[in-house]
Amino acid sequence: MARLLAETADLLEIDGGDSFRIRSYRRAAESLEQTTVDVTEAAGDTALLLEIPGIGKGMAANLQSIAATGSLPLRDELLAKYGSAILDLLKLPGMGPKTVAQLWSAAQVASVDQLAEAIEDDRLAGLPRMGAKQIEKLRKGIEDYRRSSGRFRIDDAEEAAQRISAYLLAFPGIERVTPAGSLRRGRETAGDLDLLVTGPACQPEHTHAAVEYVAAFPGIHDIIAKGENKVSFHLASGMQVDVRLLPSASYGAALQYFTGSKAHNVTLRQRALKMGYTLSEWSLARLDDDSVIAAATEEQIYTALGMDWMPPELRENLGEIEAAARHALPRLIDLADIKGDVHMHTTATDGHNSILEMADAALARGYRYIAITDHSKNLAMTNGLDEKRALEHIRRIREVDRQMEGRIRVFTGIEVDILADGALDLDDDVLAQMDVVIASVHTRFEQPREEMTARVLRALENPFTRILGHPTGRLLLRREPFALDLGAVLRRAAELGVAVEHNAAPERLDLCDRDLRLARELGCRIAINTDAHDTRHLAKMEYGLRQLRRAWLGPEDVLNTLGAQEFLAALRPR
DNA sequence: GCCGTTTTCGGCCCGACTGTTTTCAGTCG
Repeated sequence: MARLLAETADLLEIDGGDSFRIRSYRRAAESLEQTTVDVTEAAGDTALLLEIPGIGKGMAANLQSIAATGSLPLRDELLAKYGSAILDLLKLPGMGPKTVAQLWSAAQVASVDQLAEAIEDDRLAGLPRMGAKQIEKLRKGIEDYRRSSGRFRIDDAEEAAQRISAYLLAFPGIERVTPAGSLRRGRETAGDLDLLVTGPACQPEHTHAAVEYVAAFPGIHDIIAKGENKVSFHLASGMQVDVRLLPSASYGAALQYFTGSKAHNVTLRQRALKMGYTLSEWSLARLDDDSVIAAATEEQIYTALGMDWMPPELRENLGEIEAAARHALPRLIDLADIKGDVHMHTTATDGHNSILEMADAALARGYRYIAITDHSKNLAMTNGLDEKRALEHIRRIREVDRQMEGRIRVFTGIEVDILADGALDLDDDVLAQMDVVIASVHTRFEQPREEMTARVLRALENPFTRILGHPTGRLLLRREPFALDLGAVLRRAAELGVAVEHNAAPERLDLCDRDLRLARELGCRIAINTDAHDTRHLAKMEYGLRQLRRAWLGPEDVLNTLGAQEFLAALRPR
């Protein structure tokens, strides 16, 4: 539904429609992507739809039309006129709706392929605003589009940020490099990299040398733009990097601005206007006489707007601005709250370290307990444990637990497989001896949504199931999650007191932001684990914690913030 | 097409960079 509305906005823009109407279609699409309301269910209830921000009477009718027929008349009408391939043109860099409209009417171009042909046949020359440079830019844009790479995992973006920062900091007069954008907000992926650079070399009118230095970074594949205080380029990986040079006096305003999100900033600027101010990346200033109110730190800016400073993870315009104005921001979870990691593997199955090595590594991280949860027999490819080996493994884990002499507790555990009918793949009398039982679906095969939901719901009813492992299956299927009614699963898990796992590692992030917000709304307890297969993997906890903060989760929402005894008590079979 | 500490009508965020425009439109974030 969100995609249909967003496409309608694009088509309306090409068609030269009213810009505010276009904006409302776009806002509705973004709102739908973020809402935890089950929109297909709500389609029968207009009042429920109207509760979603940006959805009014007209948009509610549009949604009902989509729910009933699968299509939107306005979009169908525009597609009939322009063809669906015209939307791809908008993805080319430098290509916006005005240019698309011009190419369509003047050169009969309605797709990327047709644009490539038109360039080859030299049919674009002579069109208004279509000089040699513009045409060359389009040609390169088509090449990039055809090898386009989309979004990047947050740990890859972080690695690139560190590499570029090290280079930039070597320049005299560059004092500080701060990643902003979605990297700072802790999103699971980043579309591009925003680096904020400050120091004496970034004073207005004197940025030339620093700009040239940035543009000489050896890893640059091609430069997109280079100006007074901004350099944009691609890395060989396709990742776009935007480097902005700003004076220290504007550091706070710039950091706030470039951290975003866009929706957060728009709402913040509207608030500033109502208070008689205007907010930009340079400063918060009075509208009447341009005098600067705040600029050097984010705290000063938020304070001047009558708000508390807030962690970047919250800045998505999902109520954080109102909460900050009421001085009622939530206390968010952080690494110091986590007392144990309770999902990890050892050499007994597909891990690379021993029980003792895992325990030592966890102790070094300051944890008070861990659980060793190797695979069960159904996962033969991982050398999964059958009943006999599982019992032997328990003895070895208890031995290491004794050996640690209370410096860290090592709990016994197992990651059992949820079979197709919802049963667990180990005998109850073995499960009864485990401290921690994580039940996970490991199928690689498609299963209809109703069957998958029933399968997981049945596993939840098993009294030995205490944690539901990778509940959406993103880990196993790598790309698309299971089709299942996550709302029904989380609701039942909350009722039964079964915790739902969030895999912390960037390559495994299991529940997306919206899933986590839904879990919080339903009162479902989360267990955050790294699912470590070696000792180094334990360090990935911080990535997943940022996801939890994005969903406004505090220590009380998370199972493994409990002390060892309370944790064990919470894990006992029902 | 949405929305309301200014409002049910009249608003709707802000600035940098590019290319070709002799004064600015289009695109982007």
